[in-house]
Amino acid sequence: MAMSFREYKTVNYAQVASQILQFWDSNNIFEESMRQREGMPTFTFYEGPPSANGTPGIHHVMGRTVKDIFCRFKTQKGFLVKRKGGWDTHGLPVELQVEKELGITKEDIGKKITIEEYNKKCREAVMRYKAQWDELTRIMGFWVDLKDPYITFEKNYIESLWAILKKLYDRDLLYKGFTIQPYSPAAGTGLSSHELNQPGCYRMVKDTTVVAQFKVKGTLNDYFLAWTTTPWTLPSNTALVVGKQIDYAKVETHNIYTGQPINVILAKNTIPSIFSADKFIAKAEFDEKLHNGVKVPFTVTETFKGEALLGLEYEQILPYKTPLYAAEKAFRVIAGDFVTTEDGTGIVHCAPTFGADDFRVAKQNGVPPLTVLDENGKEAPLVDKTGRFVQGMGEFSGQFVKAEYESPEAQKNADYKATDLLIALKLKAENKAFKIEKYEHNYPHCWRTDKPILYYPLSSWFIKTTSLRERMVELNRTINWKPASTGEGRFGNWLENLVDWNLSRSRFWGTPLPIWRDTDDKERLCVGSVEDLKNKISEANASALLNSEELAANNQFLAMLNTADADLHRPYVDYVTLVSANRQVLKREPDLIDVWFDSGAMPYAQWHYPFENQEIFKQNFPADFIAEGVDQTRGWFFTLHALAVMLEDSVAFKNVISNGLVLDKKGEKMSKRLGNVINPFEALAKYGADPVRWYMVENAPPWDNLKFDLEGVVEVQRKFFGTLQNTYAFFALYANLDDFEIDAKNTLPLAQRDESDRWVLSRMNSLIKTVNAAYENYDPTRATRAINDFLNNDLSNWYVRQNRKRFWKGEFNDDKRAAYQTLAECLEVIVRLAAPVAPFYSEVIYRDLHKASEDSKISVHLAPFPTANEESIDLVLEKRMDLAQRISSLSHSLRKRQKIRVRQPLNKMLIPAIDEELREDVRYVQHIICAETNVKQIDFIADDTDILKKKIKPNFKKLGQSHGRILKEITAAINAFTQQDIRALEKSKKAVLDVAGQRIDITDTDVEITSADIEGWLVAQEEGLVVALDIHISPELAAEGLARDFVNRIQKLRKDLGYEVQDKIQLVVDNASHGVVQAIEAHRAYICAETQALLLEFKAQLASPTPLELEGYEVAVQIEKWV
RNA sequence: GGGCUUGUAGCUCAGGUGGUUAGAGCGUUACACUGAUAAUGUAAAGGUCCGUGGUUCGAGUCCACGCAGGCCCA
Repeated sequence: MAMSFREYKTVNYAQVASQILQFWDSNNIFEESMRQREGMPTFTFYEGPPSANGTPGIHHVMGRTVKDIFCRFKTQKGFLVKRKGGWDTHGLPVELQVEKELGITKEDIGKKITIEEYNKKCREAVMRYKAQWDELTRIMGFWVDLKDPYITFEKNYIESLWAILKKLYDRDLLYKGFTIQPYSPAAGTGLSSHELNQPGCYRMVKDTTVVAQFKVKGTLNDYFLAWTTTPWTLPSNTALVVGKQIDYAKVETHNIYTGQPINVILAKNTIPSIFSADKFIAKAEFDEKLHNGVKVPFTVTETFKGEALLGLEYEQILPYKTPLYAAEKAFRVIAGDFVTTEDGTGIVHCAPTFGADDFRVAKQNGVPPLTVLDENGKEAPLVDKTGRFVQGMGEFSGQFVKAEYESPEAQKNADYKATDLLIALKLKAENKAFKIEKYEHNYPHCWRTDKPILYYPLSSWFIKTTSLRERMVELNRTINWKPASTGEGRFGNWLENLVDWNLSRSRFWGTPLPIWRDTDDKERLCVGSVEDLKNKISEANASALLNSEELAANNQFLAMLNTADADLHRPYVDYVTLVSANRQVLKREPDLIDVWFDSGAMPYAQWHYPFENQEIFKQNFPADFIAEGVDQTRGWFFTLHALAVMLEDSVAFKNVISNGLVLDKKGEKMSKRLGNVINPFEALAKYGADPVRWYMVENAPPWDNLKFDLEGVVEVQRKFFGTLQNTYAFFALYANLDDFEIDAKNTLPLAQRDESDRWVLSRMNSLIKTVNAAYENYDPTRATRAINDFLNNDLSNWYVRQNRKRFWKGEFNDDKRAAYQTLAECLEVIVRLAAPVAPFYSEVIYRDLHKASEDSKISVHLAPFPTANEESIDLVLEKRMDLAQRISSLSHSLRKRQKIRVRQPLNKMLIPAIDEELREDVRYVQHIICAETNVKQIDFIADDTDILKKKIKPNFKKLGQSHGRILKEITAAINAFTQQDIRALEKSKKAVLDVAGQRIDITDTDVEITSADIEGWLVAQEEGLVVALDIHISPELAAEGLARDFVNRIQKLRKDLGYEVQDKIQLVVDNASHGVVQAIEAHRAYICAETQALLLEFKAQLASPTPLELEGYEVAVQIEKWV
């Protein structure tokens, strides 16, 4: 006997997944899927490396599902898809985590703990959760090579980075500059713009703001007004900036705090907001009695363009320090293009050491910054790197400039006042504060310490990305972005406004910048490989310029390089001393490089290119596909693109999905604070990977934010997977009874299958086209929705329901075989289409359909993606079946209205046949309609019968084009048509309307005529389709209905008694009810056939009666198994 | 403040190029079906298509200005 199709009642999706995982593992299916495609064209996917120093979240399941889908799809399509995993290992998060655990700060490194120890800790911490990540990756079914991943801290990886840096250096794309950068004193580090892009960095904060008065030199009481949200920068002020073309005014008023008379200068437009109505009133409206002591009068005495102010000098506002150089150029009015009158006063306070714009405009105008010499004799700003004012700043010496940098205890002290406030109060007392206010604004915060950042002068290395901006923009246009708007808008705009890439980080755990320089920073040298470094060390050692310590250190480093533990990180690389061509001793630049460079260079470094794997690199560059969160737009997406354009003059990826956020079901961000975080392991364990994956993809396109609701996963489980399971189980049940075998050689040709077979196969082939196109277009949501629609609507709810009897009734003949084959074919296609999204359960069904033994390597993931057979697509048939469905639905709704149960047969249905085509279409599917609606026959009524009432509607599209202006009137005229008018129009194909005295000729194509009603009949109609039902129930029909009810009850009894499908029975019915007896007698044969009763008899007394209730009749039966 | 994006039924979402009755699933209610039964079907209720203007004979759809949410950037 042939092996059976596996049958099972319930499915535990999580359990199924773990069984399949085991199957994959023990049979190396993943490896096999690549091995079988060796030599085929490659489809390249780049894995954006996650950082394993934290635990993965549910959004990682989302991102990785998207990645997995297209890799699996392309594998099915016959491509060789290598997927090298990777780990991002450097960067601030790791450092901060380690510092937190050790209870140290950046300042302690090198003091309480050596860099060596510190980096060792980082190296340990960074892979701490790798096991969890691997496990999540495994159980969610993401196929990626975790055995041989790239790891950014490895020597070979770093060496590739050095090679790239050297290449850029040699092309003059790497330069050292000095800029104002976001700097986090709490973290002791500069922050890249990528880091400031971290979600949540910009936050609304309330700061003390001051409109400060800068006294114009040589005047009695004239002041410039400038607004600042950072009063702590006022001691560093060296200039005021105005817009040349902006209108300014001089206003006569009093200082509201000191009452002193003053003249202030500010932009005209800003007067209403600066002289706010709560404190000020125009002098003309000033009423001594009313306003004295309440409001201060003001009056404009002069107006002029900003240009007139240029060069004017003013008195330094907080003269703690004077500029180190060019002091005579300081404290004057200069022009800047960034000045607006949107807020503030139209005069911008300029502190060159603490603002990027300030720095630039001061430099352009020769205005010096306010700097001092630090303890090392180096030029430094008035605030040190810990965020404190330097010494010699009077009462502010050593004060933190932001309250947040203070210890929590100090901040809580009742007497504690923030520096901003203290400065405001000082200015107030000195008649230098025009207005002090709390102001709420968005201010960037350090993404890890949560404390506000400072804009601070730092020297650093830059990549001259701006020099290739045009090319980057150009190449970006060739990338297929999903969604397109991210590529054009967010990414495109970013490229248009590109600034140079700040590469330096003053940290410890990261890729060291391979640049050495002499103490004067005049001679530099960039190392491009380990070999290069070794050679240069040897040269240095031979130069006789190094002292014994340096020599020893060099030799120690060389020795280390030759061991298995060779490490290019700090501090070892810092010990290396080189010598320049001009015989200058060189020390390494202490900077590390931005971690985004690490990940952006992965296309090269993951293969240790250019040192190894040249061929593999060529085959896998650029990527065909990448996918990451939309937050990576200016992170990984950018660094990949920038490096590819600079190094290869190419895009780095051809297709990219930037997926959205995973929010909670209310649309709020998941956060530990809100307690709405979904644990991915729990979700996968409870619901199974497939339902979770399917839900995430089907519910919303990946690039939209997903409102993740576990209820939705349950729905998917029931709706999609449940239906799939039921449909398969139905098939397996009967196929096993008939020993049906799926045999490709023995497939019945289409012509030998019936309409419903051909219909569902037509739909199935259309589905293949739709799904294939959706995947090819990187739109998995469309694909899943289409598969689900087909499975539920076409296959399960229509095909299977319609054809149930073919599966269990009668001989195992060709018709039955056709039904089995058709259903099996549909199931197989569904799982092959669904496999990329639901890799586990598709595998189960696929293997069950193929009766795969446990250790056979039969896998849906090794099977090719289905191809549509155009010849099977029969749109006429699809149209006809659609008609059958609509007619059935209308018929059901009529029964419903009349409360006639479907089991009650009815004699006939009446359908107006507007044309022969409709008549033919209905005739073709009438047996289906009759079976579905339990109606014996369908009659047509002629189109010209009087009892057929018609409806007429203007063809708006057509009439709108020809008579747009009077369409309203025409509509009214057409709506007023009588039945006679409609008939006349149908007959002559034209009509004349009288609209507003105008004669309008219309033809039958200008209107749509549909039947609406049949006089004397109960009708239902929709979209011009009308169905009438003969609801007269004759005694014969009633008896038939009763017989069917009887069968129904017996079947239920059989089931309740636990009889097998094929069991035969004998039936005894009590003869008390004449009506029932008559009905049963009349349909004896039918009843016996349906219930498989070999005996049916009537008796007055039953030994063990079971009472039944039948449409108002009480009847008792006795049922027994026939033995 | 700027860029991008979203707003359609209680919830999640569909709605080529503008055409007069705006759809689906879930949920709710009612009914039915019953050899797929821990399954299934039918129907009903449920909408100022975010608002206001505009273009048009006609706007969920096009335009402008707002409002609200999201992401990113200043």
